[in-house]
Amino acid sequence: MQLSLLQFYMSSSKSKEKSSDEKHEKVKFESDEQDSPIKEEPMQIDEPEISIKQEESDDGYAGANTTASSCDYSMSQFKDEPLSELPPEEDSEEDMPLTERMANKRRMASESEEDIPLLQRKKSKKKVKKETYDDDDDLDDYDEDEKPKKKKKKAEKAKPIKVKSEPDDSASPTKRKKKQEDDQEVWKWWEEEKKDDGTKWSFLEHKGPVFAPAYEPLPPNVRFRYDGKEIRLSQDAEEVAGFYARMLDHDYTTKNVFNSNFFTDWRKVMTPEEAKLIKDLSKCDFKEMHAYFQNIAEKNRNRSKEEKAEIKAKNEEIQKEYGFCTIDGHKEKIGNFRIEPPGLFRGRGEHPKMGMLKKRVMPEDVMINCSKDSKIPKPPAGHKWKEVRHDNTVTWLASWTENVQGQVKYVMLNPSSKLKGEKDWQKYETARKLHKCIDKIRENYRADWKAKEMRVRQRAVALYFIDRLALRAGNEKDDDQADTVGCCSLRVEHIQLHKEKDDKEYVVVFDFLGKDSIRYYNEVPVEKRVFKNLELFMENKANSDDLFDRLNTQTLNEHLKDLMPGLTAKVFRTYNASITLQRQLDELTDPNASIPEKILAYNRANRSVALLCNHQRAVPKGHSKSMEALKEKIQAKRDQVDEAEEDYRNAAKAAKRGSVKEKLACDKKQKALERLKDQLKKLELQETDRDENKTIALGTSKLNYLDPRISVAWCKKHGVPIEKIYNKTQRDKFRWAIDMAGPEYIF
DNA sequence: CTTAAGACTTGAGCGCATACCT
DNA sequence: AGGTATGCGCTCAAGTCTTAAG
Repeated sequence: MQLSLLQFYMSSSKSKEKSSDEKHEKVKFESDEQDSPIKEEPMQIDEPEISIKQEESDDGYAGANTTASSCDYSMSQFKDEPLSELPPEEDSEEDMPLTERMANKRRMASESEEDIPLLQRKKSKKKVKKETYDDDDDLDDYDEDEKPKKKKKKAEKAKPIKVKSEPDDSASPTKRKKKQEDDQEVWKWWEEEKKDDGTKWSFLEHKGPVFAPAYEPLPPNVRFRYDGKEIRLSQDAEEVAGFYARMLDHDYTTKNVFNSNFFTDWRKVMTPEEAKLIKDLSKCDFKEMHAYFQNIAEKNRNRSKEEKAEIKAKNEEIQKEYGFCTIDGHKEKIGNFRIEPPGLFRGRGEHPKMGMLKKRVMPEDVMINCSKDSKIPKPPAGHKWKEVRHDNTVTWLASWTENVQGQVKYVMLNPSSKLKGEKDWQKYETARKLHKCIDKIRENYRADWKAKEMRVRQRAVALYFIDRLALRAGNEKDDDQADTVGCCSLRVEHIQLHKEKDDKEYVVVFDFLGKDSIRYYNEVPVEKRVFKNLELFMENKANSDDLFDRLNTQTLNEHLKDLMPGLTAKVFRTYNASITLQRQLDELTDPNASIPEKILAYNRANRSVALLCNHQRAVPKGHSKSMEALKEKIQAKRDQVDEAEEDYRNAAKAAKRGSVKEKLACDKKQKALERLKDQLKKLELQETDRDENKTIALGTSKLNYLDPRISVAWCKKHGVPIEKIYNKTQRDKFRWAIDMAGPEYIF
């Protein structure tokens, strides 16, 4: 098979000399086909006959591949400790995470208040220093002299909260014969002992990443015009122009920032002559190019069955070859083994860098990570890797630095892998640990609402938001990114205080853009003390000032670490999501209900979590249409039911005094009626489910926040097939949980 | 300390296959 | 059989948090 996709059209390969990193042994590999023409040569099929030049030898990782034997095994952090009883939960409204009740409110808000003005750019962070505070009885004094945002070392030590370590009695995981999915041998790594030295693997071998296909120049009949004049662009300029031409009917191209960023970067790849000529984007005519690409897309869509099959086969071939690695004696799937193709950067929200050119990544940009004694991946013909290192303290197989934001990108394993799974498991164990001390922590931060020190008060209020509203931590962001916030980076303009709103006291209205520029809008009644504190925090501040001016995520997390080892802000999100699911499942599941009803209950529980985490999605296009269709169907079904009922009644009458034959007919009618009723019910369930799901995305919480063992246990307990809850990918990712959790599992 | 780099998780959206409908 | 709504897998941006460097 020809892996022509993998070829490079560029033949220049300059090797960059990288400053040495003492920690890692660095070896440079050169392909032995250095100058071979880059034609139809399948890459990376032979044994790599490579010359290894040891540039530097040090002892940093000597024997790194074989350190497993000496490590200290400790399972404690991963054991299932079924909690015999949940600590009594305060079910006061205040402490309950968001429920359906708020769902409705949120939904209404986002529908009716579509036009709430968006937020202004942030301004300088003025540090306010106050002299006096007109406290009411709720607010005690606090230290006025402390410096803003500076933390006083140990001035006020957090009380560590003891976590009782329970003896481990669940050593034997429930052995369950799982239906053999595909033929893949299953590696039950979760039954093995976990090593807890810093290393992630002992042996790692892979074939290196797959590069984007080479650029194919446009056919000559596709012309580009500038100011009405036809111009033959140089290949580089043409390629970049093509990125833009493809997006012509996209919203992005109506944005100034996008256009000007694109134009600037485009001009950089032009030849001097081109750059001299092309000075105004609005004079560029990409129409033919655009039409050409549309045409190609159209043709691709209409490919014949055979062609499609061929392409699929080819992809599978590549997947088979490059999509797997060998790690510690097991073959595991790689997540993203393809290097990202070049294109125009599409940031989310009002991103200042949108439209910039994302450059083509070359092997010379790519760092490889693998075992020293493994078959080293071979760079494409005529190229070499930037570096090959053997660092088993990290999990990536390859990495490169993306040019727009200067961020490192990684090739890593699939979520079904041990490396990812173990981490995931650990995450939920930390969340469960939090469950054991959440009461103390809540007590703790409530007490801190009265603290003397401003920074402690701010921290306590912020923590309250994070806990109760599942806000993200909110790290500081640079100015060259979209202006979005999380808890610690909230600004005065993002909240509104209402002493009274809609019959409720002390309401805080949140309105800000969070991760991915998704709007967070919520009206929350809070304790009086929180309210008074917020008033205090906002005093004498401008809208663009930080609400929590003496707090940042580092100090918050440091404090949390003192409360419980491993505790960080995001654990609260995981914890509250999972505990909400568990409670909602308990509440909503009727053990006697049918399977579809149980699934609806599950989806509802899932939905309340998605709501808590503000996981939104655009209303699917055609939603209202498909809703109408469904409604019609339901109406039709209702009519049928009515009809059947009538039939049945008549038959029943006849049967009363009739013979056996009539009785039989009556039974038949009854059965038919019941079947119809069932169908109707199913449709109605579907209707509610779909409508409630309109703007809420369940996937993210299911994948990242909900302890899969809760779902697995629920399925086992209620006789719901796991396939109804998790699709194939999800089952792969959560294999450990499916195998491990019995019906009695409690988060 | 303060800032940056690095590593890893979380997130929405998109295109395509496919299951479902007529 | 043909047309389409839906779900899935993928993509890659955008977070969190830790560690290193200045």
